[in-house]
Parts: sequence; C-alpha cells; structure tokens
Amino acid sequence: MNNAVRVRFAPSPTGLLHIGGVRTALFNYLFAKANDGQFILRLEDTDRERFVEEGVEQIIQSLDWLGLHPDEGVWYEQKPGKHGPYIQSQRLHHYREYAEKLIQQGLAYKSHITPEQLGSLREQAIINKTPFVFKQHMEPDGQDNHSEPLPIRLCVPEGVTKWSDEVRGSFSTPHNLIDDFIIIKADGYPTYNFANVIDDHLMQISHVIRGDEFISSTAKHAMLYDMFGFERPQWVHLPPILGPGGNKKLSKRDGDVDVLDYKSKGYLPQALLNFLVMLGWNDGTTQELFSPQELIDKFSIDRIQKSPAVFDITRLGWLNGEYLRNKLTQAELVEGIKPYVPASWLEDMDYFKRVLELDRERIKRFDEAGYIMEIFFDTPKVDMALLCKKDSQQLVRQWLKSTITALGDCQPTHDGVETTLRELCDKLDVSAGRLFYVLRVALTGRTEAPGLFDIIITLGKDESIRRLQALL
RNA sequence: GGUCCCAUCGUCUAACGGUUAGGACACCAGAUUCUCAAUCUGGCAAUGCGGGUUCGAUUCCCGCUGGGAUCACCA
Repeated sequence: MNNAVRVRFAPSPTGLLHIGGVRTALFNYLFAKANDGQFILRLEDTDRERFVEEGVEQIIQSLDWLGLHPDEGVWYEQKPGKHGPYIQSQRLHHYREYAEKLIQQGLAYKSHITPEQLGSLREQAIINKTPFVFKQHMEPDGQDNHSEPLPIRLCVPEGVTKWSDEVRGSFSTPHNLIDDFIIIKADGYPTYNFANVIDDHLMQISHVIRGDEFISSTAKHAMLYDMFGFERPQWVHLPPILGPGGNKKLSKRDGDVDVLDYKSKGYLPQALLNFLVMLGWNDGTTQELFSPQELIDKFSIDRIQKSPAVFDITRLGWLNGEYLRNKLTQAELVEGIKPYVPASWLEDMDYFKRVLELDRERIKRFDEAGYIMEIFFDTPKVDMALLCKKDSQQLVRQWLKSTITALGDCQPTHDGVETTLRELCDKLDVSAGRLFYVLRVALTGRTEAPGLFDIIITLGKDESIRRLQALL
C-alpha cells in the first residue's frame, strides 16, 4: 500500500500546453501505467496574474487527444479521487494550515521587506560582486502597524539538505545558499515551492517526475518535507528539450506554443508520442517504432537520458508518415483525413477510398491530403508552358489527339491502358518518357502524381478523355 | 557573476574497460526505368581538448573548453 505508485502531471494554466509539457505528462503516464499506479492531473493555478482562462480547457483537450487520460484529478468532469480538490486555488486552507504550523514553531514569519527594498539589496550585491541570500535578520527595522497583507517566508535553518534524483544522482545544498523564500504570497496564495510539497504529500505522490528546471529548487522541497516530517517522494528530473538550434530550450519562438497545433497540422497522436518518448529515453535496442502498449511495457526510469535532446521536426515527419502508411487501417485513415477535404469528395466513398489508396504513401500529414488528392476531384488548371516544356505545342496537340482516339477503344484496365499507350508510343515514334510527361501534365496539371495508368483508370476513360478534349 | 547540471555522426541514440564505435532520421548515389512518393542497395558522417588510472579507455578520475538550468510575492 505504501509503495503504491502515484504520479502527477501538474501544469500551470498560465499558457497553453506545449511540447515539453506533453513529454513530461507522457513520462508520468507511462511510469504510472508500467507500475499499475495512478496518474493524477492537478492544476497549479496559484499565479492569478498570469492565469489564462482557456488554458485549463486546452490542457484537458490536449491530453485527451493524446490519450493521456488521468486516473484521478482534473478532467472535463472531475475524476473520482479521495484527495481532491485537485485545483490549487481550491486548496488554500491546506496551505494556510501548514504555514500556520510553521509560524507557530518559529519556522516561518511574516515578511515586511518590500520587493523594492529587496531588489535594491540584490542590485547592491551584484555591484559588490558578493553572493546575496536573504535571511530573516535582514528584515527592515521598525516593522510596525501597516495593515496591508504580508507574505510569509520560511525561516531556513542552518544545515545542509541532501537529496537524490533517480536520473542525476546525489545533491547536497548548504542552507546558507538558500533564501528565506516566500511560501505564502501577500495575496494569500502559496508559491509553487510550498504548494507542491503540501499537495504531493497530501495526495500521496510517490514519484515526482518533472522538467529539470526544477532541479535547483528541489533542495527547498526536500527541506520542507523534512521540516514537516513528511516522507520524501522519489525525484525524477527529465532532461530538457532543446530548440532546433540545439542551444536553448524549445520555446514559443520555435513555434512551440500549443500541442493542439500538431493536431491541426495533421500529426497523429501515436506518432507524436512515439517521437517524444525517444527524446530522453530509449529501450536499449534499435527499435524505433513503439505502440502505446509497448511503451508501457518497456518504459523504465533507469533508461532516461541525462543529456538534453534537440527537437527535430523532420524526424517527427518521418514517424508520422510511417504511421500513416503502415499503422492505420483504411477506416482510420479516412476518418483522419475527413476534416481536411471538402465534404463533397466523400459522397462517393468508394471512389474516395480508391484515390486514397493510390495516394496513401504520398501523404505524410493529414493536412496534405487535400492538395495531393484534389486532382481526382477537380479539373486541374493546366499551365501551357509546363505542358509544352519538353515538346512543341504542335507536337503535343497531335499526341493528345492520338491519345484520345487510342483511349477510345482500349480496355479500361491498368494493363489495357498500359498496352494501348505503349503501342501509341511506337506508333508516334516517341519515348514513353516524353509522351507520358505530356499526358500527366494534361490530366493533372502536375509533374508529380501517381502512375499514369492508375490516374487514367481511376479517373475513368471518359473523364480522362474529357480532360484531354478540353485542353484541345 | 554564484550554485548546479550536461557532453558519441548535422539530429535522435546504442555500445559489463577490450566492437572495423552499431542503428535510425536527414543527406548523397544506384536500382525499380512514365514523374513524385514508397521500397531495396550502397555511401558520407561522431567519441570536444589535455592530463591521468589501466595491458587496454567512448566508458573511471581531474582540469579545460563548450553548452544548458537556476538564482521572483512564476511555475
């Protein structure tokens, strides 16, 4: 019972869920599932100034799209769970209660120093090139009356805090390096450093899996656990994901604003997850493709990477194509592409499916389907310069005419068309390459398309002839 | 600047101290010959530097260099 695995993903709705957040959520999810544990979604909304209204909804939708469903905590409808509420702004009484305990023991105090005063102390320290750590004795004198609300600071005792991370190893931080940090802000809300400890304890979190930006504040958390006599969780800090340059964390500047963007661009959640899991983890073999279940079966903390990984979207593109080509049933493919093509294309579903199979290996993302498939639904505009790029207009004209008559009485099968057209090449004394180029452009307006015979039989003899006729 | 972390092909990464340092993406070439795509074959390409320890370092230790994180009444 006591070694039950309980992990949480605890985003702050101060923005939208981005790639880094998803990777963190994924690792938490996999670890929970791999150990028959609970995956909890908690909202850390204690920053009322930067709170983004649509953030909560977007976070839930993102996780839902990716299939990272929590067992407990926040969801469209509150998930059952006996440790709620799971939204920090609804848990203020807990933080107050624990802060009060600390105050009574003399381990925390109301701080009178203003941000301005603190700021100038820090500036002074920088000028003097001396390290600056704020402690209670630096509080200004004459701290009397003013009734405005004050923040509460932890009175960091002397000593050293040691802790260890499951992927990085041991850390040791002397307390003289730690500020008397704020645990309850003047507005009554707790800071992350405080709330996270209280909640993780109350919710019986066994493993704290999070981004490595928290590594330097973990000593504070460990210290708090000790001061309260709470059992410490295991810490697992994930390596950062770097932007394309490889020299800074992936950020909005790299287009990493909202994972739902990947959905609208036509990426598959399985592909995105498969891609993300490889950023900082591998199973030790050369396997590249993992189903969600395989991931759960194989995931383990001891194979998490220490070093950062660069986000390479080319690789995501490859993976997505791989899934589109080999992992999706036709029905799933149709379903996925639906939103990206005109509804009218779907009226003749058999035809749509035939076109789809023809183009399947050409589609890397759903959003490309419209462009790739449109030549089978709309009469293309043909650029004369392109059509006559390799041969004179006169010649092209003649070829088109001959093709129309040849097509007129040929078998409407792939082989029938092939035989007919190759015979035509002989008759016209022209290479297949030249004639087929002209026909492809004439029929599709493009130089890149499926095989010519496939185009003709899919389009149908009549439609093909009609298109050629129209050109003349 | 203080504290801490990290370091294998361009990228994701593999390698009980002993391998011709492996795979994948990307790239290039060839094959399939009607283009593109897909597929197959081949190729290019890495242990940051300097010291140790060792019979032997990608691997262990130290220094350097480089990169990153963090130093808020943000998380």
